[in-house]
Order: sequence, then structure tokens, then C-alpha cells
Amino acid sequence: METAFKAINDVTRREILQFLIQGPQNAGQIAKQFDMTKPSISHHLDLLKQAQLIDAVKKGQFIHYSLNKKGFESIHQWFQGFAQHFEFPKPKIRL
Amino acid sequence: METAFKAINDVTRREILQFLIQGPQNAGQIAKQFDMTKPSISHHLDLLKQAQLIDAVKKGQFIHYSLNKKGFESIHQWFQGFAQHFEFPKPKIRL
DNA sequence: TAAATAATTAGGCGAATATCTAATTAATAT
DNA sequence: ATATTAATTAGATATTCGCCTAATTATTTA
Repeated sequence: METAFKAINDVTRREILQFLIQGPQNAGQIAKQFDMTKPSISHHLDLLKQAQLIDAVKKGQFIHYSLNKKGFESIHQWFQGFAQHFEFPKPKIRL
Repeated sequence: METAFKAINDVTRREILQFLIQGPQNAGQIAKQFDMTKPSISHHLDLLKQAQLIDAVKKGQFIHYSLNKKGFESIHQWFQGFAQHFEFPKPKIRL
């Protein structure tokens, strides 16, 4: 849980997560979205992976990254402790 | 929003929030809960206040701190963007 | 008004973080 | 086999963060 909070405490990493909402992307495709070197992005991906916010699957010379439910769950769980004290606006459409 | 993520990226600050679930507490009462000097706690309270995760009300020489819905909402909102891609377990009791 | 209490502000220091360049590993293609 | 491409690992550096002690501000009480 510690690692998840750490991971989302960075704009770039949050933007990577945001980007992955559209679906899995390899490291190069992700790096292209940002004005930052590939090694830096690689490091961010590593932290996100450690936090289980993303998954990595190697396909040949590419590595496909995608969102991982697990990390989000741990954040969600923490959040629920407070949700009971506040009432939050529900999204228009509940899937 | 940036400030909210920053604020919750620290164990002590998260524990302060947790402690405030039981109700408003003044700075001294909060500081007593932690093995840390008052100035350090004061700094943490300042960051939580900036993130609008807590409110501060001065009553005489005391300052009463309490949870503030606003900061939690901004985190919640960010989270909703991902909640639509994952299905999260709902709490047993919905208030 | 002087002493005590509650809390913050200021300044300093070591540890952690984000970024870069250079080097390395691994897979594909010529 | 060699060159190319995708990506990571390693090492260096500047900045941010969390904590401390000392000093300051503000309020209450004797």
C-alpha cells in the first residue's frame, strides 16, 4: 500500500496510468507521449509495476504494459475508510 | 489535486487522517499520538491543510483540526476515472 | 504584568526522488 | 554473424522531503 501511494505521487506516473486507460501500450509508445528520456520512463514504469498498478508482459523485444486492478484496489480500500464519513457524488452511470 | 496526492504520500499524515476519523482534535492531542516533535506534526498538519484534507479552527490558544471533505473529493474524482475500468468490491453497508 | 502553555515559524541536515547520459541486455532483421 | 531496435540497468547530480532544535507568536492564568 505504501508503494501504491508513492507511485501515484508523481504527475508523470499518473499520466502514464491515464494513458493506459485506452489500452495496453509498449514502453516506446508510452515514452513517446512524454518529454522525457526512455530510461526515466522506464524507471517510472518500474515503480508503477512494483505498486501493482500496472502489469508488464514481454512479447518479443517489446514489453506491453497495462493497468493492473490490484494496486488500485489497495488505494480504494484505504479510501473506503473515509468514504463512510463523507458522502461522495456517485458517477452518472454505474457499470 | 497535486497537493492532495503529495499529502497522502506519508505514513504519519495518513495516520493523522485516520486519527481524525474519531472526531476533531487539537494539535497537542494529535502530537501526543506520535513519537515525533510538535514542530514536525505542525508541519504535517500544514500540508494536510493545504491539501484541504483537514480544516483548522482556532479556539483560544488551541487549534482544532478536523477532516475536510474537499481534499478527499479531489482524490475520489481522480480515482473514478479508473473505477469505470475495474469493478471494486462494495462495502458491506452502504450509508 | 509576568510566567506558563499551545502552537507555529525558521534554519539546518541527511535521506529519498526524479532526471539525465552512458553502458548493457535481448530480440529481430539483413 | 552483424547491425539495428527496444528496453533496462548503472551511475551521477540537483532538488525535494522529513525530521530535529531553537526561536517566535499568541493566549491564558497567577
